[in-house]
Amino acid sequence: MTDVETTTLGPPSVCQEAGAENQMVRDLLGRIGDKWSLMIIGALHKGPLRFSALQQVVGGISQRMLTLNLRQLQRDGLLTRTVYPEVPPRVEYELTELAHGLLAPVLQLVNWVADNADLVRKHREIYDAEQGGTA
Amino acid sequence: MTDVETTTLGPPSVCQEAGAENQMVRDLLGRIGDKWSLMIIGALHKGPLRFSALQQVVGGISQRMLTLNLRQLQRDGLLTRTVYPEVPPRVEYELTELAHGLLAPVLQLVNWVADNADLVRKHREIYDAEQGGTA
DNA sequence: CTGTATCCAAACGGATACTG
DNA sequence: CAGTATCCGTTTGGATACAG
Repeated sequence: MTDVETTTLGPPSVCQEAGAENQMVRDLLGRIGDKWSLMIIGALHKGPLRFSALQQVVGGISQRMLTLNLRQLQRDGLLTRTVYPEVPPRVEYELTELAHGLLAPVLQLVNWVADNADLVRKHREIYDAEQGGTA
Repeated sequence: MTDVETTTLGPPSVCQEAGAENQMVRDLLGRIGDKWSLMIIGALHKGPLRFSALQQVVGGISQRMLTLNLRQLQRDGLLTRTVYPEVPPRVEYELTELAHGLLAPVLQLVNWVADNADLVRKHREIYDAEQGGTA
């Protein structure tokens, strides 16, 4: 057991305020916290990638969803879209400075999930077993 | 400039494996990265909260969604549900040890969103304006 | 207070076909 | 290559009513 008071996160941003400000936060969290958005941001952490490469790295995302998500992120100012006027069209996506502040937590989150996926799977089995045969 | 074409991700955990393992990661990311899950975890960072309190702190979530999300998180082993056999039923939810590793990135993420919500809103306005009047 | 169950509309999201 | 448009099944999620 440790502290039950102030934690390591100083900013009073996550307090129990429930105003219009919080509405925006909820909305944004729904967009950025989105499954695909997290993976896209994670995939671009090293540098720019083109459309097809992005689709491969993310894995399992349809063309449609990738396009839609990229547009949203671009609109939110989190990534730039650069079109190279070449014969075979080439488009590269890159994180903006704004997105870089987001990079650390997102990467940690993705890594945590990757590291603990198996453990979570175990917990699910236990939970499901308890619901079915015990209790 | 180094080679950046169709390369894979560097980090140990976010490999390019497109197998069942990565499928699980995507799935989990979709659940934990969920709008409500992030807010619930963020809301519980200080300590246990009961159902109604949780609903207030999160704000804007329906009873149904709160219940469903709590069950999911419980199933994943991220929080515990304690029922106090009192006359007016009281149920408290608390993060597990497992969830604590998730706490840092989630809190950072939520705080980033809260801090930059306004900036993102501005980017959206700019983007929308460009689509309508320029190009 | 803390849920569960049902109804139902809206959004999500894949598959496919087509374009520049 | 990098999209856009459409169809259409699946899922999400609020509202409401009811129960322990």
